Amino acid sequence: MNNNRRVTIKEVAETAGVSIQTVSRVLNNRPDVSAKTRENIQLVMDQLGYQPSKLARDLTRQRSYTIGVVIAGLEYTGPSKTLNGIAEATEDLNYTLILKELHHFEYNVQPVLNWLYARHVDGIIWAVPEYGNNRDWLSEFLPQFPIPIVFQDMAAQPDTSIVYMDNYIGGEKATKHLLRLGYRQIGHISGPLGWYAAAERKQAWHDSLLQAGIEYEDRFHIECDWSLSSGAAAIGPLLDQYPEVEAIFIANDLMAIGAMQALCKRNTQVPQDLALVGYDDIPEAAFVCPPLTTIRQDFYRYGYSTVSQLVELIEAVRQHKDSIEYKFTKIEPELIIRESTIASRKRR
Amino acid sequence: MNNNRRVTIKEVAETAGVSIQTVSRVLNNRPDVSAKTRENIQLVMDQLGYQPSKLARDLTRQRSYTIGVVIAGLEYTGPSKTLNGIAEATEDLNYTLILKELHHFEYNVQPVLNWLYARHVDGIIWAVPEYGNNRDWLSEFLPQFPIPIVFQDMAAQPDTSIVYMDNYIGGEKATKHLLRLGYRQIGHISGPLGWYAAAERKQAWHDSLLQAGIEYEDRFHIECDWSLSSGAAAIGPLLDQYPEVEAIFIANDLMAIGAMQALCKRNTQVPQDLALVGYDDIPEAAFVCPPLTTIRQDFYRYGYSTVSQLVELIEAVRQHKDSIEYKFTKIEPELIIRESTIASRKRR
DNA sequence: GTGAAAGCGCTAACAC
DNA sequence: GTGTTAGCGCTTTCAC
Repeated sequence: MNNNRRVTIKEVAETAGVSIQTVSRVLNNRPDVSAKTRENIQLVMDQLGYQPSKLARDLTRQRSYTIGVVIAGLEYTGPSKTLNGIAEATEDLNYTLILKELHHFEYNVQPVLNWLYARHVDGIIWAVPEYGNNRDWLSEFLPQFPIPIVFQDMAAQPDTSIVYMDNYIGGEKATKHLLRLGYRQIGHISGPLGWYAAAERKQAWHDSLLQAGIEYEDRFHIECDWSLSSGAAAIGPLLDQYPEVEAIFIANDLMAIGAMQALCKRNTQVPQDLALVGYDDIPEAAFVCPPLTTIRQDFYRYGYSTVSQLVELIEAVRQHKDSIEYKFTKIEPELIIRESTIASRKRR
Repeated sequence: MNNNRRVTIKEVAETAGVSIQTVSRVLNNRPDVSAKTRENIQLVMDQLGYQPSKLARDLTRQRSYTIGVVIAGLEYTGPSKTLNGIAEATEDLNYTLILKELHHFEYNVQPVLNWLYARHVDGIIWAVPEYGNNRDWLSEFLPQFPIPIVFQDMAAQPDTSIVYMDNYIGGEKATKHLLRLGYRQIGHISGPLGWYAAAERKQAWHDSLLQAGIEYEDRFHIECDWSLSSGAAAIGPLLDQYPEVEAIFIANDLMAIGAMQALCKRNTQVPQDLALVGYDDIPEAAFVCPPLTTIRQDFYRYGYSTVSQLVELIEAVRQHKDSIEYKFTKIEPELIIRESTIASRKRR
C-alpha cells in the first residue's frame, strides 16, 4: 500500500502548463477548450493517475448526488430485498448511497436527520416501516427540513412523497381468494398490530368478510410477532378453541410455515382440514408441503421505485422550488395460488 | 420543506461575536476556550440550528471516518446478513458507510477503486465472494493503492487482511458428522466450483473421506448452482445412478430443501433411506420435515468482525506507516444436528 | 480559448 | 484564551 498524497488538480495544471481552471473545464467536459489542450491535459491526468476529489467538488457545487437511506430490520427478508432494489437503482442513476442503519424500529429522529444533513445528501429515503407512533415527528420536523425525503410503508400524508406496498389490497386478495373458494369461517393470524402493515392486512381481512355478508368474528384473530415460532405456537390453541375455522389468512409466510409444522404434528391436513394463505412469497413458500398459497411482494421493485421517486423529487425541488408535486405511489402485491388452498369441500 | 441555505460556522462566529476559530474549537471540544465563551457559542449554535458540514471538515482533515463496502449478491441470505453486521459495526464505531453494490460477481476493479478513492473513504471492505479469477487484480493494483482494504471470503495472501468464513472446517464438520454416524457411501452436492466457498467445501468432503480410509468416489458428486431448484433436480438422477449412496452433504440449505422436496415425491425417506446435511442454517432449515442437520454460519458476526478488522487496520496505517500487521481471521461455522441425520441402520 | 480571484465550510499552525 | 493566516481541492464569475 503506497502512501502517496493525492494528486490534485493543481499538480495536473502545473504539469500540463495550464491553469487550474482549464483542467477543471476538461474535467467537466466543457466545450470551451481547444482540442489540443484538452488532449494534452487528458494525457497528463492519465500519467499522473489523477482522480478528482468528489469531496471538494461536492463542497463547491453544493450538490452531492448522494442519497441517504435510513433503514432498520436488515435481518429480515423484506428490508434486505428492498435495500437491494435501492442499491441497484442508486447505481443505475449514478448516485452514491450512504446507509444509515437504525438498531431499532424506535428511534430519535432529529439526530438522524442532522447526521444526514451534515453529510450533504441530496435526498433521503426513509425505509423504516411505520410502527406505533414512530411517524409522529413528521408534522413537526419535516416542514422545516431542507432535504427532500421519500417515505416507504406509510399511510398517505399531505405534502409528502410516499411509496407504499399496498398491504390492504394484499390482505383483500388473500381473503377474497378464500371466499371465492367457498370458505366462510376464515381466521387471521396477524403480525404485531402496532405495525402499519399488519394493521392494514388485518383491516382488509375484516372488511372483506363484511363485504361478503359474513358475520365477522374477531375471535378468529390472533396477534403474533412475525416469527416462525409465534405462528407455530398460535395455530393449535386457535383451532382447539374454534374447530369450526376452515381457513386462515396468515400475515406472513414465516408464521404460515410455522403453523404448517405445528399442524403436521397434530395431524391436521392442509388444505383438506384447513386452508392456509401466507404473505410475502419467500423462496421456501413454494417448497413446503403442501406449497403455500401466498401474496407476493416485489420488494426489489419497491426499493427501486422509491429511488426513482426520490431522484424526481430532488430534481423538482432544485428547479421549480415552488410547485412541488408530492406523489403517493402504490405497489400492488400479487396473489400466488398453490396447494395450501383448494375449493372447500364443506361448502360445495 | 424549507429552502434555507446552510448555517455556516462563519454565521455562528459573527452572531456570537467571536472568531471562526473559536467556534471551531467549541465544535471540536478543545479545552482552550473559556467556559463562558463556550457556553455562549453553544447557545448561538442551538438558536441558529447550526450543523457543521462534514464535507468541509473531511476535506480539511483529510480523514473522513467513512468506509466503503463493495458487495454483490444482496439478494442472497449470506451477503445481506453480512451487510447487516457490517452496517451495525459501522454505526457502533461511529463511521459512515458508503455502499457500492456490484450488479454482477464479475466486474472491473479499477473503476470501483477509483470511485471509492474519489469519495475519500478511509478504508474498504471487499465483500464480493471470491469467484473464478476475480481476484487476479490483487497483486497488480493493490500494492499501489493507498487505501486499506479488508477482504472477505478469500484464500490467505501475503500482506493482505482477510476475514474468512471457514468453509473447509464447515465441510469437514458436515462430512465427519456423517462418518461418525456410520455412513460410508457419502455423496456431495456442491455449489458452482468456480466459487471459492464451494470448492473449499468440496475439498473438505473429499479429504474427510480419504482420512477415514474410504475409497473416494468423485462419481458421488454433482455440481449445482446454489438454487433450490438445482438441488431438487440433481438428487433424483444421483440416486438412480448410485442407489448405494447412504448420505449426502449438500453445500447449502436451499439446495438441501430442494432435494428434500424431490425425495418426498419419489418416496425416499429422510433420514431412513438417505441422510442429509445442509449448509447455512437458514431459518427454514429447522422447520422443514424432517428438520435439517446443517452448518450454521454467523454472517452477522462475519460482517461485524470485518469492520473491526478494517478499523484496526486504518488506525495502524495512520500511525506506524510501516510495520503494518495484516491479519487472516477465521470464523468457524458450527454443526447443528437435527433429524435429517441419524445413526446409520445399515452399518450398525 | 484561457486565466485570476473569490469562495465552498471547515481545521491547523502560529501569533498575540 | 482568542484571532490571523493559510490551506483542503475544487467550481464559479468575470476578466482578457
